[in-house]
Amino acid sequence: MREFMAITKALADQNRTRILLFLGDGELCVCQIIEMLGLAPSTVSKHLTILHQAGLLESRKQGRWIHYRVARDGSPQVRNAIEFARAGLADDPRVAEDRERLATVLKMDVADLCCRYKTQEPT
Amino acid sequence: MREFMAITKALADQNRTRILLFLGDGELCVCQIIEMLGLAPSTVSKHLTILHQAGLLESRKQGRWIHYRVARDGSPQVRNAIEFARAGLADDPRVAEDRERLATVLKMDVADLCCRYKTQEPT
DNA sequence: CACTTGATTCGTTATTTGGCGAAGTGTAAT
DNA sequence: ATTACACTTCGCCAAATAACGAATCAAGTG
Repeated sequence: MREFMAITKALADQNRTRILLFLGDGELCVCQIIEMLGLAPSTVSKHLTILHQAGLLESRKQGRWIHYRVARDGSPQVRNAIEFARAGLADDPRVAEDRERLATVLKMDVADLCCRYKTQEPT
Repeated sequence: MREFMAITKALADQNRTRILLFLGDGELCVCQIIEMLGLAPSTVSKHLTILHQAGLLESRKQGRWIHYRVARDGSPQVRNAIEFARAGLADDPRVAEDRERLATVLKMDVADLCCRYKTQEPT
């Protein structure tokens, strides 16, 4: 029950579900996820922590960067949850939008991204 | 996305998930669900409304009683969610406890239940 | 009709949650 | 070593949420 509630609570936020979906089978560093969501770094970090603690994400530290990806060796509950989210939102317009936007973000220089989230762009 | 979020938010509460599971394939009136959860009628009513609006439950009015059951003709998302919850908690001790308790509640006279939830039992 | 009664809605309260910015951590570069 | 930087933690605030009791609604019953 503990695990199930952690998972459903993790999924019960739109931004967290978006993260899970646009990660797909790839890997993104935190600054790229920040760029995708357009939220404050601290907020995104918290979301990532919640997803990670629920077992939905795994992380990899590489120098100063931390890369997140969807958990590959998750428990049955975790795997079911991921499948449930993917199936339910496969055709969602918001998710499609994120997929497109991801292509753009991936083309950006990571260094630019990381700098950008500190110095507020003038819009 | 709307529907998905409604479902995950509905599942993101332990009491609501319990309702979904101990309903099983049967039907219970609100006073029985109140007895199962041991919460105030108004609270339970709200939980039922949330589950119903998410499409997870259907209701049937019979005289003064309202019977709830798990939605049979739900959308794909709804069906997946129900399956996800059932699979994830099939072996959960809390759920097993509820299943046992349900047997007791089903043996009670419904009229007694409905009276009881107003006049706080001395235990 | 008045009365009871099962269930919901309303109003309030306490807790949780999502968001931000500032401060802290740890790692690379200078 | 000092600085820069990627990320997290902390402290705070506003909004959402779970809980309750009181009031209300709806449907039998006397």
